[in-house]
Amino acid sequence: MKIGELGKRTGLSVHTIRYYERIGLLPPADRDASGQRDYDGSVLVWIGFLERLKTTGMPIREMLRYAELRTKGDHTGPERREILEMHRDRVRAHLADLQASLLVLDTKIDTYVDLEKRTRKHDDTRPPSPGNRSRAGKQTGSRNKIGTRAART
Amino acid sequence: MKIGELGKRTGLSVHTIRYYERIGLLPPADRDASGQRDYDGSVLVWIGFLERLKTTGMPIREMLRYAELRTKGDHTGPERREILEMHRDRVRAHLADLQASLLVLDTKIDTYVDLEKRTRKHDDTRPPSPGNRSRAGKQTGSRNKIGTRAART
DNA sequence: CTAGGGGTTCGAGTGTACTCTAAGTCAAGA
DNA sequence: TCTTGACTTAGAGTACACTCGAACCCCTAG
Repeated sequence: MKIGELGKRTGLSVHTIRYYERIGLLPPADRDASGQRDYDGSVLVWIGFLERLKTTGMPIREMLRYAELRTKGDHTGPERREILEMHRDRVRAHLADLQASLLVLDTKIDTYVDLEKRTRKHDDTRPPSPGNRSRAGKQTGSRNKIGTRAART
Repeated sequence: MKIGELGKRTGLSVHTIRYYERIGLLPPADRDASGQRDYDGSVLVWIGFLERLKTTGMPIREMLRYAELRTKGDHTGPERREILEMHRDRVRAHLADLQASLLVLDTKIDTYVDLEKRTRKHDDTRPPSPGNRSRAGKQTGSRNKIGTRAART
């Protein structure tokens, strides 16, 4: 597989792929007769894993450390596991943070919805809410009852 | 409250606070007799909300849009609600992504753990795992049974 | 044989969100 | 009075993760 093909399959630009190789995130690619990079399928798995690490917010420096250990062989397993465990804990914390923030958002949105309802009550000549075409449908009424009263920030 | 005090209370540096004011995230602060910024408590609520938006990954440009609407008065409520709803949907999607990635991490960690177990079986002179002092304790055995077999990336 | 579409390298440029420096003003305590 | 420390501004610098440009090489189809 040439670099362009790999780019298409992974969604990375060829620039990014070469950049990853340059900094050491990807192992130096095999070359074909004319010196061009020639990838085999296994790199797809590795890139997929890197993308997981990226979406979970691992900085490149830490991915590099992991990649470096990987090339050093099986005996680095325990240290790699440690990196992943530390990262997992961070991800779990961030997840909890996001969930809490989601509640805040829901509550605030409900405040706005209530406000609009009340406004329409005092002015029923107004058409049934221009901004209310249910967007992506799901869980529109999701008020996670906790306080329901958001501070008027 | 002076800017230094506000910094201490919010965890923002005074640089950052002035930066936020400069770009419009914070309303122009009231000034005391000698022209220094003098905040009242309400700004704490607003900054708290901004921090929620930030942890959930809202870019500053969008926060700016929201802040701008806020200063324009109550009639901008519906548009503010729309911004928050769109953002909420993105956060929900990101959350799902994180959760999936967490499973991958757990699975991979388990692979390493299994590997180490097997290694110790073949070499029981080795002390009971140097990297195994249970870090922060919680959920150490959390294998989210799905495949249990991670690809050897 | 030539145009097009790949490939190569090195190094510079971009966007985001701060983060800090420089040079100065001002108020209160020793 | 002098020092200390907090404040002011404009603007430069930083870290991260790409992203692109320039200048070049090489293979294949028309």
